[in-house]
Amino acid sequence: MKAERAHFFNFLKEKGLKLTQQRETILNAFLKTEKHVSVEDLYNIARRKDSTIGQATVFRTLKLLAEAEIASHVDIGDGIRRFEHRYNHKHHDHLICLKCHKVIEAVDESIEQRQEALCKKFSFQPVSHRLEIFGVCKKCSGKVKN
Amino acid sequence: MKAERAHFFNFLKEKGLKLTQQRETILNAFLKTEKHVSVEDLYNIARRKDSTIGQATVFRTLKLLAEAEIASHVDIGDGIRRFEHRYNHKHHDHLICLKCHKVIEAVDESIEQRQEALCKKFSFQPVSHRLEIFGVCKKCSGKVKN
DNA sequence: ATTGATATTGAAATTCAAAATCAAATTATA
DNA sequence: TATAATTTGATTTTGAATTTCAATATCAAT
Ligand SMILES: [Mn+2]
Ligand SMILES: [Mn+2]
Ligand SMILES: [Zn+2]
Ligand SMILES: [Zn+2]
Repeated sequence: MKAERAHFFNFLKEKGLKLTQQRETILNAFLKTEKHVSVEDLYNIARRKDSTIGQATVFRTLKLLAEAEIASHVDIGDGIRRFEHRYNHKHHDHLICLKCHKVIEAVDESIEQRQEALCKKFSFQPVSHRLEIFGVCKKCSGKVKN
Repeated sequence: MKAERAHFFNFLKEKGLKLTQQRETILNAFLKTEKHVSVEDLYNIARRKDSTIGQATVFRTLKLLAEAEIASHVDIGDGIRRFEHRYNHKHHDHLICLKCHKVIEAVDESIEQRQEALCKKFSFQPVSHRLEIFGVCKKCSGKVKN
């Protein structure tokens, strides 16, 4: 969490941008949570530290964090853009429960390797990818009803 | 294309819905294209057959086609919902060119199998999944500039 | 073929997250 | 501190997705 902060402060300086109280508050709030947060989620969290903070600033700061490669987008399939930690976090796929909306993070190296091979087959240069598996989690499938 | 039509007509009857000229026009337009079409795309295509057709009807019919499992959603990553053929079409993943927006359809059986294994590891019952790889296609990577 | 209950239609309005606007406030550097 | 540049938050705007509703079409039963 220290490294991310230093990285962001440096990113701002290099871009000729300013380090503001709001940006620091929002960064801290983001780093403190391990969830996949929407702009609104993070807005509500950050507001607890500084009630005068605006949604627009959270929106813009999250965008900056993505540019700085501290955050990245996640699409859980509900049409709302969410963000997760990226700095020093490995790539992973998501298993998303359709009932309780829990998100399991997982990686399978051989899936990753096979994707590389698949791209090669089409002379396609991969830049990024996303794999989301929708289904029912252990807890929810154990329930009798619903 | 004949089977899909029969299937849709049957779907409508079973649901107590009506077969209208608009629905037939829109279904035909959808079946005729092999592209990943947005509501607006299909609206523009269908309008050539019947200029009085409305966007809302295209939207609603596409929704019905998805329910009838004739169409399914595709997310190319540009925030616009698209649809593709589903009836008698196997599952596949997408390689999406960031430069020319070409979409390559591909499947790797061992990726699919590994996904199953990954789910098992978490006692997760998969219902559906999507894998999108973003990158640069052969044609675009061959170009000197841009 | 006519009826009539019910579903459907298209134009327009609404929703809602994402993005843009802008005057006032804050920051960085000298 | 003075200055120029950036940032802020309230507000507005955008645009795709979805809903509304009065007029129209469908279809099973006459
Ligand atoms: Mn994640
Ligand atoms: Mn496809
Ligand atoms: Zn669950
Ligand atoms: Zn290309």
